[in-house]
Amino acid sequence: MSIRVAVVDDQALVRGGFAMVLGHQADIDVVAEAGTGLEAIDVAREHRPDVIVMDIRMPDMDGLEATNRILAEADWPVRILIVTTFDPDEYIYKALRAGASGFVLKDTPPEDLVTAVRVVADGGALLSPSITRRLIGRFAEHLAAESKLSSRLDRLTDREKEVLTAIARGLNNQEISESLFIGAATVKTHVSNILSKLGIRDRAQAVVFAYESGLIAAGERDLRQ
Amino acid sequence: MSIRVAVVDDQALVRGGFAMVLGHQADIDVVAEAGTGLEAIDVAREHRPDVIVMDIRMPDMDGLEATNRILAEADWPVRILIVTTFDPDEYIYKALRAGASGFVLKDTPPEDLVTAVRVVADGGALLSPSITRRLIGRFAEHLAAESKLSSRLDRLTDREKEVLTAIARGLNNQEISESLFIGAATVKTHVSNILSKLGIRDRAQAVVFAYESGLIAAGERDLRQ
DNA sequence: AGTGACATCCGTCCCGGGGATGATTGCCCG
DNA sequence: CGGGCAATCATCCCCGGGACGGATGTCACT
Repeated sequence: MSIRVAVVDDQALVRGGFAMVLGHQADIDVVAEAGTGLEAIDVAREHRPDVIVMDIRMPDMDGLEATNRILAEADWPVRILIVTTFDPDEYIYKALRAGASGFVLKDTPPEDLVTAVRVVADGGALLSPSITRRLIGRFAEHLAAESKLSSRLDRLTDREKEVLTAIARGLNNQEISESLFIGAATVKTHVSNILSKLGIRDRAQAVVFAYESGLIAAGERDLRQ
Repeated sequence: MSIRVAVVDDQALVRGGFAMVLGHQADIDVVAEAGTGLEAIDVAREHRPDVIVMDIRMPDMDGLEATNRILAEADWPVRILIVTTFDPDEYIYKALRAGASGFVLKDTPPEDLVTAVRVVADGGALLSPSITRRLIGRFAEHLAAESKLSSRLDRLTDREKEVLTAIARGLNNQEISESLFIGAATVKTHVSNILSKLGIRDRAQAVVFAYESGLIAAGERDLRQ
């Protein structure tokens, strides 16, 4: 069964080129085309393609917003591959957040576009090498900063790390004492030692340290109440 | 000029297979092979390859540690492509942190391995589709959690966001008043309003909220002192 | 056995952070 | 023009957080 693809780009020439390249593959059918974000939504509703190849810069509604809308209302498995000339970080993050499965630049060779379509249709994800590189770079940089700070974490005892973790969850001394089954005064001592060892002033800075050092990663906590 | 590659894997058969596949390409020379992490370091020093195709699970020293050491001492541009059977998150993050330029699974077709070598040699980066997918998934999940909380952030005025940012940098009321050129009493008012609007108790929880909502991202701060 | 070093625990003292309330100014908007 | 809101500052109160001292127990080393 071949992959049903919709191509969305406001430039007819580019759109036609993509459709031509993809349509010539035995396992790919280009079932629809659209020139704006709004058209893309209509086309998606009507043809229910497996993959949508989507440009970002378009009149009416840009590709990221269209991606958002389509994925929000889609009741069938549709995957979106963003294809664009520009690659500022901002776009990439928005695209990933919108739920795109891939992000390739227009300067990639045609056969790579075909490969990308197959990959996302298969449930995988794919980014252009340069983008992957930047993403990894950010990641590694971030992890490096963490390890620099986490060396200071080694000065803490196990108990103190437990207390620091509790602090970083927003607990006060009373709550910490209950969760660790020790006296409130003891918690205060631990806190004081932590502040002293880390060279910081108060528990608010301790929370900052916990996040920056990677002891706690954003997203691990839940703020339900 | 062809790409000079070293292949590191403890299983001779796998190593041989990789070397065979890569060596048959016109633009790739396999200049060395190694069966352990320690050997990999020696081989790298001696042959100074452009790309090292590295397994993770090996005797003596695993591929991630070897990657660390090689990149730490290398005085020439060497890129490392991790090739492994396993793909737990832990490995991936360690690999990216170690500075690997790519991470592909052994179940990818041979031609993709060749492509991966070319991509990293060219300065790009590349992850297996399933890994990319997971990375994006984590990313998107994280961003979604942020947006859920950042809706609460909208209740804050611009000034209050400034104050919250300052809190999230570990400043106390006095320091905030100085950095914003307002009175200490005003800062206290802002802080009280922030806590009230966000439904939290103290400034430590405010720091937690700032990180979890994405107002502050770990890595943006520096803790120099 | 002695003697540090250290982790864990607790009591006491004091100041800053946080709650409550009120007031003033300036701005935008119907 | 009058009401709503943001931003600013002041005053009072008080409780939690942080500094300090001291206690116990447990190692390791001699």
